[in-house]
Amino acid sequence: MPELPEVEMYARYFARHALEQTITGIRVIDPRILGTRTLGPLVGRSLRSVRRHGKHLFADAGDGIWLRIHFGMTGDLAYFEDDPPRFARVIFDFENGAHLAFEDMRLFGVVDLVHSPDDYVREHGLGPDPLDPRFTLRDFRNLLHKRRGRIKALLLSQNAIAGIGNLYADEALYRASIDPRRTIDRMTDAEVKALFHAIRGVLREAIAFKARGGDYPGRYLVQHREEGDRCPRCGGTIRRTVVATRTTYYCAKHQK
DNA sequence: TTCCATGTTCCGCA
DNA sequence: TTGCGGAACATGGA
Repeated sequence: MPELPEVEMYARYFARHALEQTITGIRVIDPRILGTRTLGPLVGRSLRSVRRHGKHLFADAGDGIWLRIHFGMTGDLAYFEDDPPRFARVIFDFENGAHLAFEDMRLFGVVDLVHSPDDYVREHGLGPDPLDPRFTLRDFRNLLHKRRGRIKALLLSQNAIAGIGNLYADEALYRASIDPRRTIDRMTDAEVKALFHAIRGVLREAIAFKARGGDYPGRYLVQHREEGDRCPRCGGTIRRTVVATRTTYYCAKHQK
């Protein structure tokens, strides 16, 4: 379930359980989860801090060694003392006897080492993180300038903005009252502004109630992802369609 | 058994 | 060059 808010939760979880402890061993249960490098250099080191950019988590092991985790579609973290979780793919052993598992049923995730988060972001052309305070409405406007195609496709493009996935793209467009199929060149400046604030609002709120351990409020579209459901905001009909090859839900009445 | 899934990448085509 | 549709990856749940 990992989009930006979920990865933010993982980053906090990682910070609570995995920092400032010497890694005494690493068990790669399924090597298909590895990226370009093996994880050996981490043994004997400890991780001192965690960062997130979009859907990527980075942990600093010092000397230009950073752990990078991407959660794919079903990635998750589990700190445990006894039995590892069913789909554990990599297990980090700590000197206190506890362990951290990266679990990932569908194996779309990646556990890798990189030299620096900034270099990684640059080399892979990742767009700005929408919750970065340096990301402004002006940046968002520039991003849309002279781009074609559907607005939802742009929101999903990690090279444009990093961190938004299928659920939050729908959620932000729903809040901004914009039809996901709308092309970028037909958006007004007021709509661009509304969408910018909707993106940040939705992501921030999602982090807040996840941190509280709660669920999405009923006014969120995500609670109504079913063809024919009622829009909690205007009473319109929720429709299902496909945009950018992804299942898309929207309110046929107030999203234009 | 069939369809679907909160992600990413690659390929061919327009 | 940009964008899009489709396929592939791997696996379980409804």
